[in-house]
Amino acid sequence: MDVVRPEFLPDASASREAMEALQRDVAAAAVFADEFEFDPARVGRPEGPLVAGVDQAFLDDRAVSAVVVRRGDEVVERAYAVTPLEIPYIPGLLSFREGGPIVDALRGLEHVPDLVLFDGSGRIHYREAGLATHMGVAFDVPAVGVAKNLLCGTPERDVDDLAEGERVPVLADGDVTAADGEVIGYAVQSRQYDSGRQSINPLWVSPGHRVSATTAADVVLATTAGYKLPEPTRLADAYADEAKREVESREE
DNA sequence: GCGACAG
DNA sequence: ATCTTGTCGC
Repeated sequence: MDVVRPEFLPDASASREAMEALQRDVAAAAVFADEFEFDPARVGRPEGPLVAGVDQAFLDDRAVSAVVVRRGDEVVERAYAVTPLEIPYIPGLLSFREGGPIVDALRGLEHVPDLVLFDGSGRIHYREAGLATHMGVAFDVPAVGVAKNLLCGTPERDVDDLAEGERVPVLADGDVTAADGEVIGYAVQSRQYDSGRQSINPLWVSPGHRVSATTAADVVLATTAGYKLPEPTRLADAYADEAKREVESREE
């Protein structure tokens, strides 16, 4: 797949101010509403849309970015890229650390995904421009952010012990540029123990680009298969680890 | 100044 | 994210 908006590609050598300014431009170009051709009801189904998962593993000063493209439960294509990391992890600026490696893994992908799931936030971000939003806008592809922890925003209610399949809106607050009370994402309980006192934490799902918050939560649940993480993300996670070990053994 | 903070 | 075996609980 190709980069459609190169002017939005993250530049890790930019100043913090320039990075934040670019994020504001990315957020302004982002569409937090359903704007795609495929039938969302067919996500995860045999003849449904191509859904890709992206995740990273790390090797000292390098990132291994892996992508797995699926149609139904079939893996159609896989790809990965190894890139030197240029900056440390800074909350709110994740796309400048991992965006380059991810772009390398995504560009050149033979199949153009109908939807891409990223490990991190989308609109749940101080400037509404998390990793999923940044990448989604650069490639102009429908994108969803799937995070294991909440970066900012406020859950509408308590999210402890939600039942499997349940969701709770995440509202914009003073830390987010969106208007207070705006639904910027959802806590999504993709998996839960049926009984007992142990509880699984929800995923924090938010629209990246060309997807509404509701649809973002829907597709995550539609692609979840017995594990907490949606299948495309889970497979990309495993593939990133596999690629990492491969690179390690190749260099020893 | 203190606290909060995706991966 | 990552360093890491067994272990307790689903």
